[in-house]
Amino acid sequence: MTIEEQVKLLKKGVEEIVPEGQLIAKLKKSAKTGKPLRIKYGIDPTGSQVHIGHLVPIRKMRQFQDLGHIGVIIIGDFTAQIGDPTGKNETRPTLTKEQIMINCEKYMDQLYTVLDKDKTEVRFQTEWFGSMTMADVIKLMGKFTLAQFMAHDTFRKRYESGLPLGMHEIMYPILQGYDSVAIESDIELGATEQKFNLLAGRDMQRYHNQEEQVAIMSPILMGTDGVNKMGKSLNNYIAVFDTPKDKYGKVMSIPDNLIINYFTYATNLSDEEISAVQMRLEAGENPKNLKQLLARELVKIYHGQEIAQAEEDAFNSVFAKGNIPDDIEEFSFAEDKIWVIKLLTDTKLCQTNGEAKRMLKQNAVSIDGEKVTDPDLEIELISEIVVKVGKRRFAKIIKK
RNA sequence: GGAGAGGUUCCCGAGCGGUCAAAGGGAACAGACUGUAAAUCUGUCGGCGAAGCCUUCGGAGGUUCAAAUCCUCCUCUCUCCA
Repeated sequence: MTIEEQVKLLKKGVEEIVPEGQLIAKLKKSAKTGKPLRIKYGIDPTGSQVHIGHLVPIRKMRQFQDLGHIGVIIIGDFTAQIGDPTGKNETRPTLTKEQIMINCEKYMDQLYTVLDKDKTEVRFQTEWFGSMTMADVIKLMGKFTLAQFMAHDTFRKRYESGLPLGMHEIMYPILQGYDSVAIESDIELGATEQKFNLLAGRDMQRYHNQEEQVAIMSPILMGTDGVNKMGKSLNNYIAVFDTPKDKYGKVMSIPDNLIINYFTYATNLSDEEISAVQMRLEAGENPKNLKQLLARELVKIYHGQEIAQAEEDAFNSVFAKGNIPDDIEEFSFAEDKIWVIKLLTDTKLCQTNGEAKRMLKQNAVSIDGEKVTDPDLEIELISEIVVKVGKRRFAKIIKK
């Protein structure tokens, strides 16, 4: 692949490259010397669930790996104790080291669904921060001024609106910046909201007489609600470890205006294929069709073509035709009769008796296709019945 | 160190002795309409099999027949002054 082709590929789905010229120079240099570039991406092992929003830059890293470069994953075991203030309007609770280690292992398992393990280096911040002295830390802090931090929206807004802003939080960019020095990063990947942190890396490298890294920023993937960025706290994410069924279903529930966005950042479709989708949308085709295509593509990446197709068939069967899914959870009971409310809570279809009653009252419960509304009803358990709550909660009850 | 303002149910935010399981909004859930989309309309939104009861308003005590509301101490946050 020529350098021009490489640049075109690497620019795809990227929001901003700072500075772009330097990326080209680095690629050229690497091609000439045969020395692979070191591509940095830092993770914050505060949770163990990786969602497809995290994977936008990770997928970019994979492209670099396919071009022969090295991906370096930094486990932010120090920064995790701070909690990334970026984009947050509140402080985060700190984590114990034990918790971080557990999270980290699970995390990497998920990243390897995308990354090339042989070209991935995993590094812990402890390696370089663990042995630093206070004098070293003060020296690092001295490289920045408070004004620089206050120029940063995140800090300024927090400060101006009277929210607590911990002193340790301003260490976050400093630490992340120094990571780049420690691993001699050529390129750092991250979401656009990371800009400040990524640029801090360039500053740090310059202070340490190192060639500055190039910052490649990916857009922030919207959550399935279409309003907020994808994140765990809002429960609007599609996780790597979600079942294919959940992935398919979650894609189908995104707002229409997100379709192109997801195609661009979460699938492997080429620009040409995406334009084709765009044209079909503009031509007035039912967006549902394109969304199904999207759902299929996305599931395919993680589970393969066959499963993707199977999920689509199941989806159509259940939601378009109103059939009962064939893989619903089964429960067996020994009793001859059971009170509806108890049935609903025992099967976890409802969390509490109150919720069960509410569902009955709201016409949301059906047994073998018949609506049930009477909260005093006793169900006779003869053979096998299927209970449905709302549109998507099912359980099969078997007489023991 | 001094002065002031605060911590309310998932979130924001009213309440300032009983009529408070606690207004309003958001989120969420359910129903109608659909394409498991959006928008809209309707309803629900602490727990317990009902009447009734139990737990909740930063924490611990106290006053009172009665406390989210009053008092004491503690704790956390914000603002202003050193």
